[in-house]
Amino acid sequence: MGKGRVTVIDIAKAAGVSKSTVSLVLQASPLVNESTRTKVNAVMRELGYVYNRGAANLRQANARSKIIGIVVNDLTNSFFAELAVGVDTVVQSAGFVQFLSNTSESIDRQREVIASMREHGVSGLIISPARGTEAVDLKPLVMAGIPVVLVVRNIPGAKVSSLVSDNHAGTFAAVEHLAALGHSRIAFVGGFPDTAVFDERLGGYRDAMSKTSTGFQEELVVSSAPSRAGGVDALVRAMAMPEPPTAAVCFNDAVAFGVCDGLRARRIEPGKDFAVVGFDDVIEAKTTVPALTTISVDPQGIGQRAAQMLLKQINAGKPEAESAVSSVRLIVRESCGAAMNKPGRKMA
Amino acid sequence: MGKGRVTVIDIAKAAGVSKSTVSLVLQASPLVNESTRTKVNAVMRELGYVYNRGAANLRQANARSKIIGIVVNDLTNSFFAELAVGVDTVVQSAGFVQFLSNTSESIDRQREVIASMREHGVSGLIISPARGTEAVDLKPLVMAGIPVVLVVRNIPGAKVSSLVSDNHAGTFAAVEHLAALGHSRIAFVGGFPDTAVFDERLGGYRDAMSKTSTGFQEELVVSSAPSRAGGVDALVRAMAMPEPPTAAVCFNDAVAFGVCDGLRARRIEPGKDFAVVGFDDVIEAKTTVPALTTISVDPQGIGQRAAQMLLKQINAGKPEAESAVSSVRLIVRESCGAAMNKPGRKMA
DNA sequence: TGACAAAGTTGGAACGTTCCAATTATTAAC
DNA sequence: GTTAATAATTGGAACGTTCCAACTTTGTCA
Repeated sequence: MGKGRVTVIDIAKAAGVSKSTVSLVLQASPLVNESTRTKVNAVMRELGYVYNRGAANLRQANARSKIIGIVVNDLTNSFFAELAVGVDTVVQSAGFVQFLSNTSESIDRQREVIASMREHGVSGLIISPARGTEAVDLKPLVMAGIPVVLVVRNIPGAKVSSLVSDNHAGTFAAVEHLAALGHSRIAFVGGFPDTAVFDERLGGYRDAMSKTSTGFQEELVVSSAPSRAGGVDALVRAMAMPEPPTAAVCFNDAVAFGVCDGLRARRIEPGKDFAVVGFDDVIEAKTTVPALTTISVDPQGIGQRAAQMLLKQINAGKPEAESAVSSVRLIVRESCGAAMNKPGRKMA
Repeated sequence: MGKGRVTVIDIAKAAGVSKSTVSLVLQASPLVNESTRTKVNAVMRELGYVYNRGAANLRQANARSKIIGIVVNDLTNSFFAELAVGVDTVVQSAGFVQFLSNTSESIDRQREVIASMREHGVSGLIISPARGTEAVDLKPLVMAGIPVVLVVRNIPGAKVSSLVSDNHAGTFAAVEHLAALGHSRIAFVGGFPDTAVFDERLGGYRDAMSKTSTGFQEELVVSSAPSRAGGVDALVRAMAMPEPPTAAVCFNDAVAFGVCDGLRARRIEPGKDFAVVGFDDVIEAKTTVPALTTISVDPQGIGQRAAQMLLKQINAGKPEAESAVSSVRLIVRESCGAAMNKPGRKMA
C-alpha cells in the first residue's frame, strides 16, 4: 500500500472493464450503463483512487485546468483577505480551486508568481496589481489568451477586464453628507498622490466641494501614507492651518483611524467636535469607538463579482474584456456626528 | 500566435538540437555545453516558452510537484492571513508555490479542499484544521505518504507533525503580570470551552491563579464566541457579578478588543480603570488605542517555521512526524495599565 | 595507430489521462 | 430473419515532459 499510485488502469482491471470506460465514469458521462458505473465507483473507493489532474489536462490542451489564480498586493491588509474569501466562495462552488499568492507590493515577486501560475496552467487570474505594474507586464497573459480580471487598481492600456469601486461617487457622497451637516471646511486627508485610486477619490471630493458655497480649495488637500500612522501625521499638518478644518474625508479607513487617534491626542473628540469619514468599511469600522462613518465597498462582494466575471470569460471561448464599477454606499455611523441620539453616548 | 502551446520540441527544432538536450537545459544540468545552453535559452525567450509542470511531474512519479497546500479555518481572521504570508515567504524562496484555501470552519469544505489539493499532486500540506476535525480525516493523507504539518490546533492521535503555540505559558505569564500590578479579581474571558486551545489557555490561567492569595475561582471564567462581538457579550456578564473583576485575560485579541468596546460603553477606561490582556498579538494590537497588552505568538513566524518543518519532511524521504511548541512572550503595552508614564495620556 | 575515456548529445519509452473511431451487444422495425 | 438503429464498450494514439541507454565526437595516452 502507498507504493505505486493507483491509476485508471488498475481500476479497469479490478472492475473487469476497459480504461476508457473508467474514464467515462470519471467524467460522469451518460453513455455508461448504470450498473457498470456503480461497480466502477465501488472499486475506486475500495482501492483509494486519486484523480490525476496533471495527466488529464495534459491531454485536453484546449480546456485548461480547474485552477484559478489570485494574486494580491498585501494579504496582511484585511481588505484583501476578505476579497480572497469572496473569490473563494464562488470559485469553489464552480468546481475550481484557488491558488493564492501575495506580492507584498513587489513587482519582481509578482512576475515570479504569475509565471509560476502559468506553469501550473491556471484557467484565469484575478489580480490586484502591485504598485507600479504596467500594461506591458500583463501582455504575455493576454497574448496567451488567459482571462484576467484586475481588481481594486486598474491599469490603463491593459486589454483585460477590471472591477474597481466607484471611488468618485464615494467621496462625492461623503462631502455632500458633511455639507448637509453644516460643515464648510472639509479636508481631504491621506493617500499617495501618484495613484489612480487617489486621483479618483480626490476627484469626487473636488467635484462635490465645487458645488458648495465655499468651493474647492487646494490647501484642504493633505496627502500622506495610506496608513494609520499616515493619518496621524496628516492631521497634525491639517490642524496647523490658520483656519483648520472641522471635518475630514479620509483616503481610507486606516487613515481615518489615524485621524481619530490624532484628534484624541489633542483632546478633540471625533464624532463630536470634529467629523471623520473613512473609505472601505473594513471589518473593524463598525465595532470601533466611535463607530466609523465610511464608504462601504464590501470586499467580499467585490471578490465574488470578480470571480463571476472571470468564470464568464473562461466559459466563453474568447476572453472579452469588460470594465465594471462596483457601486459604493455611505454608511452613517458615529464618527461624523450625525447619530447624536445614540444611547450610551452623550453629545453636547 | 497564441495558437498551439510552444513545447520543448518546438524549441529543439528551432535551436537545432534534440528535445532531450532542451530538457537538460531546463533542469540546469551540468552535462550540456555552455554554448548550446545559451542558444537554447535564447530561443526559449524568443518563442515565449512556458514550462508545463503538469507534464513534467507526470513523468517523475517519485518527486512530486512543487506545490504546497495550506488550508486555514478562517482567512478573515488576520491571524491566519499573516500565517499564510509567513508560509509564503519561505515556500516561495524554496521554489514552491502556495495553494491556499479557506474552510470557514466547515469540515465538509475541508474534505473537498484537501481532496482537490491531492488531485493536483501537492507535495505537502499545512493545515489549521476546522473545528471538529478528527484523526481519521487525516488518515488518507498519511497513508499516501503526504507530509502534513498541523498548526494552531493539534489533533490527538493523528500521526502527523504539529506546531502549536505555548498556550499554557502565555496565559500563565499574563496572570502573573496582572497579579504583580496588584489585581486579584482577574477574569478569564472568551473562547469556546470544547476546544483544545481553550483548555490549554484556561489551564495556564488556572495554574497561575492557584498560586495567588485568592486562588482559582470557577465563576471568574466567562466563555463566549472567540470574536469581538463575543468579547462585548462576555464583559456584560462579567460585570454583572456581585463582585466584578478588575482585570481580564482574554482568549484572543479579538475578544480583548470586544472587552475594550464593552468597557467604554459603560464609561470605564481600559488600561486605566480596568486591565485587559489579549492573546495572539495581531497587527492592530500595537496601533489601537489603548495599545493592547497581549501574548505575542508571531503568526508570520509560526507560518515560516511550519513551512520549514514541512520542507524538511518533503526533502527527507520518510515523513517523520515531529511535534513542536512555539514559544510566546508577553508584550506589555497600555491596556493593562502598566505603562502609566506614557506621554499624551494622563492617568489617575 | 589503436584503445580508451570523457564530454556532449540523442531517440525512444514511459507517466496517467482523454479523445476518436471502431467494435460488439441489444433492441426495434419491417 | 434480416437490417437498421441505438446503447455500451473498447483499443490505440496523443498530450509535453523526463529518464535511460546508446551513440558520436573529441582528446589523451601508450
